[in-house]
Amino acid sequence: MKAVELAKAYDPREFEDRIYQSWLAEGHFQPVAPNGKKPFVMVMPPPNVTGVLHMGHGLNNSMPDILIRFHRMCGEPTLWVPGTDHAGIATQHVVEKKLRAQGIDRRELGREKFVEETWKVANEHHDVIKTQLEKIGSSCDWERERFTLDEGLSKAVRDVFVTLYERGLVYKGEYLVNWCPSCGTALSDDEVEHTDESGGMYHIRYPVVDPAPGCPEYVEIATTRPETLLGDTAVAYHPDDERYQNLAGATVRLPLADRVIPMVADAYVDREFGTGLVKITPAHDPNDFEVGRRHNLPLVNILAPDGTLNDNVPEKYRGMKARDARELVVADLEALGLFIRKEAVTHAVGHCYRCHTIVEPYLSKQWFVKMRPLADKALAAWRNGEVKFYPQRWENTYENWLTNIRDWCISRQLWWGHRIPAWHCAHCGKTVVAREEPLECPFCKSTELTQDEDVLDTWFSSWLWPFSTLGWPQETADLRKFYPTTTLLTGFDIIFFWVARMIMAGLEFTGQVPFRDVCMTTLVRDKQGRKMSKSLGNGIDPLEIVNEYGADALKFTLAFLYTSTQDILINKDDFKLGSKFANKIWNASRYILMNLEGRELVADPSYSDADRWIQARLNAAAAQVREALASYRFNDAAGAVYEYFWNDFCDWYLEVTKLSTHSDSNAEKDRAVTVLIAVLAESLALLHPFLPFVTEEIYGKLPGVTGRLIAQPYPSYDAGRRAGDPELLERFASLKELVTLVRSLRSEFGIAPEKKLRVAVRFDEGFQGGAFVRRNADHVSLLAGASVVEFVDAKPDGVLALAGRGFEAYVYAREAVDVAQLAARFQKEAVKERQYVERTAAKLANESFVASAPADVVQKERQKLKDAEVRAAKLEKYLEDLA
RNA sequence: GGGCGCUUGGCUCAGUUGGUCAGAGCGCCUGGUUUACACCCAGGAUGUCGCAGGUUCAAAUCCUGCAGCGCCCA
Repeated sequence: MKAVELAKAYDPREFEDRIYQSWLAEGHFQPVAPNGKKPFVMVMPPPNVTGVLHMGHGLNNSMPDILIRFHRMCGEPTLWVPGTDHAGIATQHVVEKKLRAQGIDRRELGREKFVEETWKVANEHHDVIKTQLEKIGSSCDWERERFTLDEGLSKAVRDVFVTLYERGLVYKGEYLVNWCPSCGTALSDDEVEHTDESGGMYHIRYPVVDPAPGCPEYVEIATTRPETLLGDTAVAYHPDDERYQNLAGATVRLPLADRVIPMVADAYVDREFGTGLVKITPAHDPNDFEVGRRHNLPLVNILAPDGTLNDNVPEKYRGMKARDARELVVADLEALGLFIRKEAVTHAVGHCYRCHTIVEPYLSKQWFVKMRPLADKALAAWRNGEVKFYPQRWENTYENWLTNIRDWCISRQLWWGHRIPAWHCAHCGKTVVAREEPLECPFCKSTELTQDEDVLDTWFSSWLWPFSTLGWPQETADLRKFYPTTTLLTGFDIIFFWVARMIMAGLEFTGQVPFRDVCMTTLVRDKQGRKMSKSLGNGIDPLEIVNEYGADALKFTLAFLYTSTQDILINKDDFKLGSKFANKIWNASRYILMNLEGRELVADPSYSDADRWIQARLNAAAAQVREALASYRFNDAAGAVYEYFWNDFCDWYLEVTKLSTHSDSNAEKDRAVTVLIAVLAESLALLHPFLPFVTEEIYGKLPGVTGRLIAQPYPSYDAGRRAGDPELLERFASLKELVTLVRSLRSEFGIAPEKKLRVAVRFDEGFQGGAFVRRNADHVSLLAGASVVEFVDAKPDGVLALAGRGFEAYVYAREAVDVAQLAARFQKEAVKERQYVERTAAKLANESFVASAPADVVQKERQKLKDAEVRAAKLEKYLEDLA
């Protein structure tokens, strides 16, 4: 046959898109029909439909792709469900910004038009995201793609809201929530990021009204937010604090606001902190809110939704941002002689996780999910082992969060999202919660119903993702076949937002955990350990890597560098690792295909020792991959295939087969090439999950293969020809050692490669590998650059001796080396070996070691001692000979 | 304040259940136009596995304390 020509250099741009499209067209991303094997199913963490994929997405889509491809090749019905989420706050931001650039305010536009506009942006941008996911090679089933605002998913959201309402797990109430003045919406507790900032602890004096005898004229309080005193409704002390018993029943005059407020005793107060007196602002501090409830204190809300002070404060402060009012308040207190001092302190300040504006505790009416009952189920399921985390330590975090869970504020004052299915009756004032829009009020039959203005938190739709994407609440075939899913892989930073909530929702609505395994990935950072961000400009765009190095390089590099404990620190150049590996695969294949010229494949080739050895190595590598992927150790899996292909297949096997491919015998050439092609095909299959494109491209050029690589079986243990023979591996290791000994000698003494060396070998008494080495002496000659390899029973005269395990090599090159230098080397090695002998002998002389250590360990030590003694003796003998 | 994690060759990190596991990639040094690959080949150097104790016949690996760094939750 003719040689198959591959381009001289690996160029992923030439084939990646083409191959992706062909896989897609042939339907390989869709699950095969039920075949008795347990399906392998994952759902993709939906990226923000208007976002841009960053390296975190690169990681969290590349690793699943490895799993998916691996399981697909294992013959399991395999499904990876892709999709995007509507990202309420973020998307609304994007669109508002866009409109503002055109001088349009969203309120002018009106809700309906605004939502229309947002759909347009989302639809356009969706195509960008989808293309990006394709470019990085995600083999997900696009026919099952979902969007959180799809009709089906919206129905699921509505169903869940109403069901929870019916079960008493959704309620509306006026509480303190986290309010982002910039986004103009409430946030859940998890959406607030706390950072330590330097601020002030302000000490302020409140005059006591008509102090009783023995009572102080002022009380001193300390606060980090002095401006909130305008909303104070009490001052509290600890009921057991002896210093303040005389203040029981007293009142104080609130400065500036000029209101009289009571002193209250509450155990919440920390006596050690400050003066032991705390101002109570129930409408602006969560702890104070609780104190206020206990003492029936009024709530004075001093903030408007935009974060400015409202009409509940004296006129001069109205309209000011709370933060700006701080200085003025302090100045005014100072003028009244009521300001004592300010101390510098560091305190945690909450920021909006989307826009980083300082979040204000804000009193408003919101919808909440009662989490305790849901969390208890999720804890129980975890305790029963129904869901497992990798690495397991994340289970601590999971448990801790669920144990201390608080109710979830799910309403958002936005326009983009699932509108809350609640209607308010203008006539009777009641609220109707329903799956379908009611035509009239069920309580008073009025038709004056208006739907709640608010939308639901985006996470309220994504917590249903594993089953809503499969058709729930309908009993679809997909749901029956593929739910619960198998594995969830995502970043640890959304363990609360998403992972724990999905488990809760799964249990509550389907009665099952939505996935068996949770693989938590770490963050991708730059080499300085900084989070990649737009503002720092240190982000690496995965698409840029794909353009430069290819999707295979992206995927393989990330897998190879994957760690489950520490963040992955990476820079652009690191992706050369994967690119170099892909290039290596390309060129090795190119070489094999070149050798097809004039050859015929033979039907049932016999196998040489080297053939059987590489098959044993392939078998071992496949076993390593299986084992590593079972516990999501992607780095180990990638390392196993890397080592196999580069160090075994290329460095040794391909070199050894040159003896056959350059042979005079056409029959031997045909045989060797036939085996080479077969081993290459299996090697490509082994590599495919990690570098799908380049392997598929090459596979398509191999003679005698059928189908697409993506659909080939993953290499597995074959009891026949590659019986994972440990002896075979050991024998070949001896051959390698012999070759390496000679090569080292050459290198150390600058013996030119073209100078062929006469080499003799003597086997030690009892060495098992003699026959193998003897049989493959030609390989030794080829690899070590020997003119001849002889086998002798005793050391010849005038040779250099090299100590191998179980054998000695003799090189006729005494004149080529500096004897003193060689002696120095032997000396060093001999000393080291002798020390090892002594250490090991001492260990074995220790009775308690021999008595307590397992028999096989002792046995191994004895063998090691014996080997080391032999080697030491050899080296010492060489020294004598050289002297 | 509570919890979790990290500290291993110049850099970034592996090291599953304690018994050659002291490793990888990159970087570095020496030598190579062996017609697959210089995105390469051959050879080589570099680590008291943060510090101090302890358990054990045996510890990078388990325990305790300390130091430094990071994250999460209050």
